[in-house]
Amino acid sequence: MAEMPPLSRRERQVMDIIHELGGATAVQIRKRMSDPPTDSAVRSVLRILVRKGHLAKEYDAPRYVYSPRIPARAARRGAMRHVLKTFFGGSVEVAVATLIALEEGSLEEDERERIMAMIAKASEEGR
Amino acid sequence: MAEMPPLSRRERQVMDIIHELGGATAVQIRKRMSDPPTDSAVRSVLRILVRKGHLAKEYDAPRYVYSPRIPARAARRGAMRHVLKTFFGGSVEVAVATLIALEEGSLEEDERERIMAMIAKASEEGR
DNA sequence: ATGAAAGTGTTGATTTTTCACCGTCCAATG
DNA sequence: CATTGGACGGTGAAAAATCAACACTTTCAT
Repeated sequence: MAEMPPLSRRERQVMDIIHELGGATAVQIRKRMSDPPTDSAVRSVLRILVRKGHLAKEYDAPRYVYSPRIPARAARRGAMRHVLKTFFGGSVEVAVATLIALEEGSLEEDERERIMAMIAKASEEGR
Repeated sequence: MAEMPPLSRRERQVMDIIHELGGATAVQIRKRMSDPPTDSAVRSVLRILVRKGHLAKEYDAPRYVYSPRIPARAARRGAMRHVLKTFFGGSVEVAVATLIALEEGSLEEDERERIMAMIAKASEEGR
């Protein structure tokens, strides 16, 4: 289950786009790329990612839809764990601060409340 | 100032290690690698990263110390912004939830309080 | 049913990346 | 001094990644 060899540049770029969309077709992916190579080039990467086991290919409508083999929840956790370790020295506090500061300007009132509630709840369970 | 071409695999691996440590020597970096290539190979990557402008080289003691050209604060924000967009659809709420859940079970009581306070303060300022 | 349009996969060539060999420099040791 | 060992970087070759051309198939509108 280990995804041993880290992804190459293009591979990562494509995976990111797919993660962002949840699932996507070759054309959709290509459109999202800032420096789009040929259509066939994109497909080559896609094929490689499928072979490596990172993507699942499903014949939806009249085309294939590629989606992450790893459930979104796990992918999110993994990604977050990585930046937490790499850029925040493991400090959840600083990480949360940065996250909140990202919300250009203000944090919606209700969102703020939900977050507070969530934290309160989390700390309860953890004891 | 744009760091146009994304980093290659090794380059990213090295950058991550340096970010994690704040700054490091070639030997330190190599030790942290799971699949360490030759010492000179590491130096090659380092040299490339310096040339590309990602790293600064400073002759500390009897050796060179490499450190990120981009201030930690900016790097953190950038990294967080990226995962927020890619894996969380921009939802700060879900991101914070994941972050907190990472702290397996225990979130220190005082840390919890500081986070709560921080959020409260942030939402005040944003209005 | 026919042609155009869209989707796909293969192949092989080009470009990038990755890496180790090797020579230099310097500092500490004997 | 001479020697040894660590740190360093240049170079070119091997390996991997990237990509476009091409050929084939499917879909769809006419």
